[in-house]
Amino acid sequence: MTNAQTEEEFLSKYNLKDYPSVGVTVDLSVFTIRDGELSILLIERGGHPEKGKWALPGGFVETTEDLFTAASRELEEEVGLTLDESYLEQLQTYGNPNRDKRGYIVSVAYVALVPHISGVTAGSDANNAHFFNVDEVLSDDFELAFDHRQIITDGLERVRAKIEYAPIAHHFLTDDVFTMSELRKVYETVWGVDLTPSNFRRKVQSVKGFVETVKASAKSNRQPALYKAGDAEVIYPPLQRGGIS
Amino acid sequence: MTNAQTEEEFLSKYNLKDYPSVGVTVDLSVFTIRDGELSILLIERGGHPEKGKWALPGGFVETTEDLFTAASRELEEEVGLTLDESYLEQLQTYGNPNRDKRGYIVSVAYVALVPHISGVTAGSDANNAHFFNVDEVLSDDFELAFDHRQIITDGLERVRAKIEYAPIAHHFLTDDVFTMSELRKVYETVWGVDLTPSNFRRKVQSVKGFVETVKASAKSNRQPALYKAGDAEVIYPPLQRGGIS
DNA sequence: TCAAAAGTGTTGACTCTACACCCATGT
DNA sequence: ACATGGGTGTAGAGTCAACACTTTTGA
Repeated sequence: MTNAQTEEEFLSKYNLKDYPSVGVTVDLSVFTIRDGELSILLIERGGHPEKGKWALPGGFVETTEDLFTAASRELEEEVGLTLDESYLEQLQTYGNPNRDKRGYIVSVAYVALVPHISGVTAGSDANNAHFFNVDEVLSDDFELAFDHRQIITDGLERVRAKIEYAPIAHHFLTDDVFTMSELRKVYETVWGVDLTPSNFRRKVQSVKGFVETVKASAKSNRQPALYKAGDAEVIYPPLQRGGIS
Repeated sequence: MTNAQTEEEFLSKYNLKDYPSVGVTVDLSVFTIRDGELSILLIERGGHPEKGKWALPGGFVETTEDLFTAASRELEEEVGLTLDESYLEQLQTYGNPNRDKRGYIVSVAYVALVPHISGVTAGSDANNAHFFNVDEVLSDDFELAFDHRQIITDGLERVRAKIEYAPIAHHFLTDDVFTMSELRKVYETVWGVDLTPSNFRRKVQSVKGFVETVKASAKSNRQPALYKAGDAEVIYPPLQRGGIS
């Protein structure tokens, strides 16, 4: 218990003026492909609200940093990956007044695509951090903290939709050079479909700037050609979900 | 100046616990079509920060309401339109620490599409409310408050992209029955292109659930056929920006 | 030598654009 | 009657899915 003070001192201390103040967190849906399965990083909550449940990594934004900066800081703290090695974009903001028992806490959700890494560093207020199969996480009997089921559902749909028209799928790959099969398997895993290899390659190569050939194959197979990401910012015309019939 | 109190009372009063508190606003990009021009609602700021500049309508969220609810409340307060008469979706959240001189204030931006209405009710802290041509607003010599130029730019791109694949263009129209020409003119105005009437109609009608015929034309023209929005949630395959070559 | 994976070629179905053309009505 | 705008028909270009086929190497 502290001493008595004037309201003005508190307003200054908490950076309050004439508007209501709320808590703002960033929460990350960190997707990766692990053993051919689309997976997401969850952290077992160690702190009070929702203690013991699995939750998205994240934390409160500091009032000196941009939201994107806060998200990339969390990514580095909780996953140990820098922006160079991953992809990060804002998803949506969630602000139902009942979503957090501590009060009115708004969550700015981000989606990250990262290559699979074995060692995940658990955050300070977390007991445990682990990658889970996404389908498993979204099944009915998997208990998630807060409204994180909704955030994950939205994030998954964003990823599935966005790789259609944005060249970001390669962020799932460990190396920055890759084969056409590796790239195709990313799409097959994320969409949960089979794609015809020949048509996939043709489509990818027909989009200017999607991939660049690094090393041609030794005439053909068993030493497959290597590619790296090109400089295109959009895939046009987009790839199509759905796969073979 | 108030009396001395304990910190706990303040923490309770301001709903603070062990996390930093920030201000959260919702800001609306309200688009309409006025005299064949894509227009956006701006309000001349009457209050302190950025006083006299034009800004997006919006305000602080109350800690008892959902973000979407806050946005629709602002829409009703500042434009006088209900959700039934308009379209509202979350755009993105902006949280640069320097974006507002009052402190760390995060803005959750929404985009609204509304039919053109003549009387716009100015909010309490506003001198003046007015619809402006979007191109004029985004020209270099138009002074906007905060980071609202960026928000408007992002909102405009969202609208231009979204009408390709979501059946929301009809929210720009005053009546809920409309002619094919009226719908086409919405697309032409938003995209700033000319579209071939015949192909546009064929495309629209080929998408199941995009529009329903309300009244067939009196065999053909001068009493054009009337349509209303169908029950489709997406336009697939999407319409294409670009128009005639 | 055979299986597996890379990569090419081809065909039929579908789609889109451009443009010609027809139709009905208000003036 | 004719200009105007709604609406239909169609030919050519392009795209896509499916699938057969060739090539190369590891086992």
